Amino acid sequence: MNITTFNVNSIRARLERLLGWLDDRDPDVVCLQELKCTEAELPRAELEKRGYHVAIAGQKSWNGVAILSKEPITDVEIDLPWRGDVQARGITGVVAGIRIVNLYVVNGQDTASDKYVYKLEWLKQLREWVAPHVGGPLVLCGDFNIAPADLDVYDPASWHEQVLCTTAEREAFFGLVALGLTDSFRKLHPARRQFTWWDYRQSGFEQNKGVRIDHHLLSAPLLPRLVDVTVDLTERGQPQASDHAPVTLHLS
DNA sequence: ATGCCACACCTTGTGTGA
Repeated sequence: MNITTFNVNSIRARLERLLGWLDDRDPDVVCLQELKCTEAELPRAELEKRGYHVAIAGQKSWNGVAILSKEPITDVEIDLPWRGDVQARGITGVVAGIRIVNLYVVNGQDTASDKYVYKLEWLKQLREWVAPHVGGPLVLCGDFNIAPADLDVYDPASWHEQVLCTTAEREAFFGLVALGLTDSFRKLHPARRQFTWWDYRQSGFEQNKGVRIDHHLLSAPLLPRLVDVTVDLTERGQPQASDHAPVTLHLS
């Protein structure tokens, strides 16, 4: 079984690319972020035609997350990390006995912004939401907008205490890990400098100036099934690609 | 310090992203 997390940066602007990618890779489960559309605007028929069940938390213009799955999705919730959060940044469902949580964590803009305050609060609430679930098979994945360590950025000096890399954000990330979760990529590849996002500007991808911010955190019951985590650089290198690459967790 | 790029929007510049 494989589970991909993919920030598509607008599903409507990216639809032909996304459908081609689905046709090529035929993934089991795909967690999409930054749909930038409402549920009514989602091209649901194109996805269902390819055999996917679809669960979505949509919103006009911004944010928006969805889970696509070849197997049925049950126990869907969209009111996370808390009921009443007006931004559509989280969705969860159960697929083949695994609880999948798909997140689009707040970016935060810069540390002086109200958005940064909201990011830290959002992460605090997320930790409380996740805590009761870590005893079972759980995959917490998505665009975390956090580079957990200096190994996860191309130029740590220039990123020092910048948003995505601040001490508070990293503490929030490792606070999730401390619940009993594992950063699956880093466990498999402890010293590999592998990015998942590259700036569109100044040929960021061609120069491999990126950051690793898209993650799969696994609960202990799933660790024996961890096989690999792969980053789809081919997709990121295509014309009209998202600025994030798809990242795929492979489970036995 | 700014723009560099890409996206959405009751667009023709502005806000946002990371």
